[in-house]
Amino acid sequence: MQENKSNNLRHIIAIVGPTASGKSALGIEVALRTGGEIINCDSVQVYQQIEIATAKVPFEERRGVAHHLIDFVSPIVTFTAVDWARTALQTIGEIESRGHVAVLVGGTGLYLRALRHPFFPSPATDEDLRQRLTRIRKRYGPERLHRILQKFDSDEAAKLNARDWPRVQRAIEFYLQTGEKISSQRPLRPSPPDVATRLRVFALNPPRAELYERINQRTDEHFANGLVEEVRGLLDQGVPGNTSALGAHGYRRVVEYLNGERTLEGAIEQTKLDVRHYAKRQLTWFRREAGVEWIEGFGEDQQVQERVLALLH
RNA sequence: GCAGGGGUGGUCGAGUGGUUAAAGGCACCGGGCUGUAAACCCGGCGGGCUUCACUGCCCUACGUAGGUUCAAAUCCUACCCCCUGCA
Repeated sequence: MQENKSNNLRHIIAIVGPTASGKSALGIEVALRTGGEIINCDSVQVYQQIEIATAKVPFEERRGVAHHLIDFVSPIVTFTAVDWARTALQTIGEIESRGHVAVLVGGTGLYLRALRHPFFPSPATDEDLRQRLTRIRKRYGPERLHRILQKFDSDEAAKLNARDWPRVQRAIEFYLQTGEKISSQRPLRPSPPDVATRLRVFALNPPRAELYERINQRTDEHFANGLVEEVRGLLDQGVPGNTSALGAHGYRRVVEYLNGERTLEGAIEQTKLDVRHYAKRQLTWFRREAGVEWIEGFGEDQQVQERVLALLH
């Protein structure tokens, strides 16, 4: 609606908050009014071929605003926070070279943090190694991995709960791949890129009860719109049921249903729970994220949109 | 109508005289999180007061009303409601 204002160029806008809080609607409005382009900051929307339960904004509803880092990764690979940060940084540069404002939209707190506070250097995941460790975990339990880590990096093992297998596993992988203890590498974080200092982070905080109600309804809609068929199609195509993409909310429980591990009713109810729990964790995450400007309400609300726009001027 | 089973905290569900504000699960609330993050982990959870804290105290609570007992969610009596079998 408005021409770019040069003073906006100094800012990179981020719109975060719990799932179903209206981030996308707010993001599009802000992008329209500031001459912005959107960069997706959601760990699931990056994947192609998963659609119904991802809340990706359909092309027709983007109101002409360019969207990046959405729908561009094969669902059989695992896209990581570092992958995202690297790609996002590059995309921000491209957007700004066009004289536009970058608007980050999404609820994956770790991704945003990976951009603001780059992680210490580390080799890419070794999938074979990860599979081997996964096999150990499934056969002997997560405590077994923890005991292994104790031998390699007792400092790290002491800090981690024995059942916190993703971190334990990661620490073992790091040691086996580099010969270094992850605990000793932590302090070696690169300094933040300059975009980090130009970031304005707005977090939506809608009324909790209404948010939960929306999540429940949205989940029912996803199933009514053919989520089960979508998952069945992906599995038939040969997408493994244990990929990151199919671990997303909705997909995960449907895979279990199709494997005969739960009823359809159970899958729906469990999905609602998963998503509500997730929304809560997102709120917790952003609460302690530095420099966040909290906005009460849902992102579709015009008054909320005006409030954010006003803060930008 | 008769026989049998049952009514417990937001919910499911243990508990059959004291060590029970009542196991455990779930919901809900809070916290953590550095290359799988829509992942994963930890804590709280009847109310009020007290201590910096370890703690301590009071009130309310196991369908309802009454009773037995030093002491009851647990035993007895009556009533209400639910389920199953017989008719």
